[in-house]
Amino acid sequence: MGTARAPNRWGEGARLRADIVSAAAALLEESGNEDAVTLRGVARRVGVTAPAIYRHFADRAAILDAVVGEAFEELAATVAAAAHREDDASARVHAVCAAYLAFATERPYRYRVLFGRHRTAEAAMPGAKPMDELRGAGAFGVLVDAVGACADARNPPGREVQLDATALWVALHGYATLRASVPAFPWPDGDALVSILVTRLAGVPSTGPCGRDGTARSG
Amino acid sequence: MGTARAPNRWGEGARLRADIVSAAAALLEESGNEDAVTLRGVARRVGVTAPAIYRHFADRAAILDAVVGEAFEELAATVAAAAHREDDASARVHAVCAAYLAFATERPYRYRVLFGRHRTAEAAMPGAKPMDELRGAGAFGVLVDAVGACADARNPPGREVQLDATALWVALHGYATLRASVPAFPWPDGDALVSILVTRLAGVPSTGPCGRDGTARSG
DNA sequence: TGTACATCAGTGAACGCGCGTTCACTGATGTAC
DNA sequence: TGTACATCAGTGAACGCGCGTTCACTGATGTAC
Repeated sequence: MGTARAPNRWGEGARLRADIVSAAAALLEESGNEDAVTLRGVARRVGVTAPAIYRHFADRAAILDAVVGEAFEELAATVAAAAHREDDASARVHAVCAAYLAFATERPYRYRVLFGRHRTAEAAMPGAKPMDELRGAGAFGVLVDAVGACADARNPPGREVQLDATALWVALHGYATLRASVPAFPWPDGDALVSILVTRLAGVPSTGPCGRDGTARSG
Repeated sequence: MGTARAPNRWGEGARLRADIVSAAAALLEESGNEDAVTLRGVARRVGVTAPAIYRHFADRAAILDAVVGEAFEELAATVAAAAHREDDASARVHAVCAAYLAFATERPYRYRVLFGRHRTAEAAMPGAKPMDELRGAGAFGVLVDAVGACADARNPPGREVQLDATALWVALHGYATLRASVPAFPWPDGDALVSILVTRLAGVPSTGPCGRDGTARSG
C-alpha cells in the first residue's frame, strides 16, 4: 500500500494536506472505525513517512477534525443541491430527506463520524449554542427551510417549524444509523419508512391530499 | 485503581467472570469508547493480572460481547418493567418510550454499544433474520406490543403495528444518540419532542382526544 | 553568469508506551486410598 | 489420621507489534547580490 511519492515542488506542499485528508477519509470508510485511522496508517496510504504529516497537522486528532469538517461540507452541499432541484414545497422536503439518507447510506462511516462521536471537546461543552456556530447547521438549515416552506403553503399556522424539523432530523438520523448497524432487522421495503417519517413528522403529504400515512408497505 | 485481590476459593472462580464484565462495562461508561476497553485495563480494574482473564474469556472481543449481551438484557428488563407499571394502553406506550430514553440517557455508552457498532460479525451478515434471533428483540417486542394494544383500543384497523413501532423505535434511537452527541443543539425543553414522536408516529394520544400534536414547546 | 544563502518538503532513526497473547510456574484447596 | 496426587485460580516474565511523537538531517528549489 502507498507507493513512494516524489516530494511536491516549492509552493505545492499544500497538496499533501489534501491528500492526507482524502486518505484519512478513505481509511475511515474502509475500516469503519475512527480509532483505526492512525497517523502512521494515513502516512503509509499517502506514500509518505509519518513525520511528514506534522508539517500540515498539529497531531493525529487534527487529521480527523479535518475529515469531519469536510464531511459536514459534503453533507450540506448534498442536501442543498437536492433542495434546489425541486420547485414544489412538499416534493422538496421528500427530496432533502432522501438525499440525507442517501449520503448516510453511501458513506456510512463518514456520516457516522459527523454525529456519532461522543466525548469530543465540542460534545463536552454544556448548554446550547447559537445554531450558526454548530457544525452541521448548514444541512439542518436546509431541512428547516424546506419544512417551513411546506408549512407556509398548506398547513395551519401555529405548527412550529423548528420543532417539526428537529423531530424529522432525529428520525432520519435514527433510521440512517440503525439500518447500517442492524441490517438483519426486518426493515420495510423501499422508502416506506421514510415516507411515514416525513408525512407524519413534518405534516408533508406524500401524494394526494395531506394525509397522515405514508405509502403502504408491500409485504 | 484495581487494588490487589485475593484469589477466589475453589468453585468460586466464576465470580471473577462477573467482575470482569462489570469492570468492562464501567470502563466503557467512563471512557466513552469501545476501543478504550482493553483487556489489560479491565484486568487492572478488577485487580488481577492480564492472563487471568483468559480463564474466563477466549479473547478481548469476548469480553465486549458479554457486556453487550448484558446491556441488551438490562434494556429489555427496563422497558418491560415500565410497560407492566401502566394499565392504560396509551400511557403504556409513553412509559415504554420514556424508559427507553432514560436508559440511553443514564448509560449513554452502554446504550451506544447496543446499536452503535458497525462491522461486527453480526452486522456483516446480510439479509433479514427472524426477529427472535436478533439481540434486542426483547425490548423491541415490548414496544410492538404496547403500540399494538393501543391500536386495538382506539385506532382504525389497517394501521400496521410493526411499521408504526419501527418508525417510533427509529426516532427514539435518533433522539437518544443525537442528544448525547450534539448537546449544544437547541433541543426543545422537557419531553416535548418525545411526545411528538409518540403521538405522531404511533397514533397514540398524549392527553385528551387523539390529536396529532404533542405538548407545545414552552420556549 | 555565478555563487552564497534561505527556504521548502520531506526522510530516517529512535524514544517510550501500552497492547494482546503465550508460557511455565505457584500456592491453596480438594480427593483417593 | 496421614499422605500422595489432582485440580483450581491465578501470577510473573516475556514476546513482538504498531502506535504518536521528536530529532537531526538531506536534497531540491528558489532568491540576493
